[in-house]
Amino acid sequence: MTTSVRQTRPPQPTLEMVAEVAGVSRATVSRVVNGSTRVGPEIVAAVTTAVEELNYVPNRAARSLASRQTQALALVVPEDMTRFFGDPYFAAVVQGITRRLDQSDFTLNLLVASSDPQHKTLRYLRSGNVDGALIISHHTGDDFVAELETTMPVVFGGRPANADNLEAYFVDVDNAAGADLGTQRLVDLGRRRIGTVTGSADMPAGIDRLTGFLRALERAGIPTDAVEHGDFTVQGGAAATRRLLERCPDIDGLFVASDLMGTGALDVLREHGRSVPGDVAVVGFDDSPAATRGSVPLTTVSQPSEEMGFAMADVLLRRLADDADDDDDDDDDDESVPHRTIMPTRLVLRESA
Amino acid sequence: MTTSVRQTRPPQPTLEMVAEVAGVSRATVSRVVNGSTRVGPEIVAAVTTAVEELNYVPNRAARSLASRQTQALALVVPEDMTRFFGDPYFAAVVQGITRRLDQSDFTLNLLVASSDPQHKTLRYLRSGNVDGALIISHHTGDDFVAELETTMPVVFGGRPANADNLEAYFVDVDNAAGADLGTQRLVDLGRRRIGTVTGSADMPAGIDRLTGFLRALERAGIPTDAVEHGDFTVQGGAAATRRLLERCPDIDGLFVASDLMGTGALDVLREHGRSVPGDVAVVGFDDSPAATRGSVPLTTVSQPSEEMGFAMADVLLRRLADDADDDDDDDDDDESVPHRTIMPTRLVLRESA
DNA sequence: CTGTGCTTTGAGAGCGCTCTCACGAATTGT
DNA sequence: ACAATTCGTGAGAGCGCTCTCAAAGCACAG
Repeated sequence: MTTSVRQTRPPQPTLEMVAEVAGVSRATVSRVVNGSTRVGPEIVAAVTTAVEELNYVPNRAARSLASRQTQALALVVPEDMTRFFGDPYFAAVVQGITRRLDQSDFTLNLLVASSDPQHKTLRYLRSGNVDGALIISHHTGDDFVAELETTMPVVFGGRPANADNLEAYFVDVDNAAGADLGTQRLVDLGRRRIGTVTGSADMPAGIDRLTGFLRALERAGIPTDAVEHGDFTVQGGAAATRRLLERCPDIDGLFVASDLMGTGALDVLREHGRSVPGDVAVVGFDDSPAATRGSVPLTTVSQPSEEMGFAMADVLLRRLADDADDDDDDDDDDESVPHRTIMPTRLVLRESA
Repeated sequence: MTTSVRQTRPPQPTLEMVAEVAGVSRATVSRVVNGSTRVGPEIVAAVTTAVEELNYVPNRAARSLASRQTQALALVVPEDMTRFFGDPYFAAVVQGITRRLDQSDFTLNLLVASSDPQHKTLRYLRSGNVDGALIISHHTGDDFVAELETTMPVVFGGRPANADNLEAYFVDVDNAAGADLGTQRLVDLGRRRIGTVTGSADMPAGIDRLTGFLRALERAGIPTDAVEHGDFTVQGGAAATRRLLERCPDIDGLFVASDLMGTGALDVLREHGRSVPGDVAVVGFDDSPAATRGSVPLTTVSQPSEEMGFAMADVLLRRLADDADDDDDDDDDDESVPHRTIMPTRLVLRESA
């Protein structure tokens, strides 16, 4: 019985100790632990027994120092904590990433880089804590990204804002096709006076969705003047809808670039005495929980957030694997990992259109 | 202009390189980088210049190997991803932890240990990735905790399930007192047929809140049979409320062990045509954003989730600091870090009761 | 019996850092 | 004045692991 207040924790077993117990060399234990095939079966057995007996777990720091890799990835989210936790989109993406990572032995480090001075995040990443980074919800102002890219492989979720960056790897949803799809639904419904509330004009997702909307209308030979800009918030969506209704009181179809804005639009429509989908059919985008929270369940363009997360992790892992192979033969071998991965969208029919 | 497909990343500068540029020894650079005061001012300047010139960032793995500590903590959440992201409680706790950590130079590793074989998580922790662990939402079945505690300092958020563990450090809210407070509100309102939807029976928070509820009812001389078990989810709360209504259609007061379940209860109550607080007064627990999201703003027992996170990190950091000091003088110095930290609750009056 | 080629194993050199120790210089006491 | 102490600095030994390289073992051909 120890009366000492603070019991010293037993030191973790080391490779050396395992080697001694198994009666082999350190190198051999390392081979067994790392699953090398070129080791005699009875030696494998002896080592395995020793490992279990000592309850040995390799030390990450040592391994990482020697092998110059960490088996860890970072997910960087330049967003504040509240926003991050509040948005189901992030939950889905993280879920997808971990699903992919569970198949490997990489681990994930979540970096919600909110208010905190981003230099701290950058420092963390640069100190060799991870082999690569995943970046989502990246805003135009986030310049630390450029520096990060010189340090390690990076994969974006969503097309990066600076268009000049053709070297960037990213996974995105086909926003234009999705918007086209959603708009086409309105056309198919026989609507002929169709407007849109766009997303932020300075974000790729906002721009691309407008592009898709215009494409669908032009194809149908419908005038494309009923466009009002929103900003991906409920309030912004409501205001844009109000302006639209004033300018084009006769609209009978409305494509809103996000479900969140869609709920704002729904409120304004009802406030103006328009029935949905009777007077005005409405299509949203995202298929977020917000879609079903409003007065009328929104028909919406669904994007595969979970799959996006999975794909992001997959692309990064493949880049990492490629880098590892290309030790000697660095000639023009065929590019195996695509720079851009575009995910499909699909229409989810509910009541609003 | 390089046509090579894959540009090799420049190697990170090392201490050695900085030493050479500054014209001093490796040891001295280390001293400057780690802020030792016992270095001549002009040497500090020379080193600082060299560090900036080379854009040097210390390598974590090497530092951690040599110093035998990582400057990182883990937050272990034995819960699935959906649950974790869905509950604002976790967001608040994480926020509190990071607020404390921002004052130190520790970093946080989030381990949402859901479905994933917990051995992977345990392995990760045991491979020396972190100096200590924070555990929240810990269920009775989670036995890996015992093993973890032999490896590193652990601090719990919420009283740990196994009561025999008197050595455990934890931060908890006074759940029983809070539940008592909330239930008393219903009594004060003149309600005489009061029921409850409990939390998970395998979690101390669930148990303690039930205890407080029962205590308040017994004190008021009210029967304590209207108890239904929930599981801290919206669906579970709704189901429990439905059962309760069926069994005791005459209840006029309801204490729900979490706001999330409270919103579920509110829905069911409305669906059964009961007005709140008219027919049934409802009191929740947590004071989470969910409290104001339902049809009726919930009167609720507020617990300082963010403060709890802060306190947890604080306790762990202090334990770590203590361990570091106790190299030589290990005599019976007074216990500076308390094993248990109990935070107060308070009642927040809104419309539901 | 020697030579060739293959496979299995061990020895040992780092990976980038911290930390102890020793040494010379500067400071103080007597 | 010289011994004693302090202070700033560098040398060097690891931390626990990986990985290259060479040695040892073995098979088979000549």
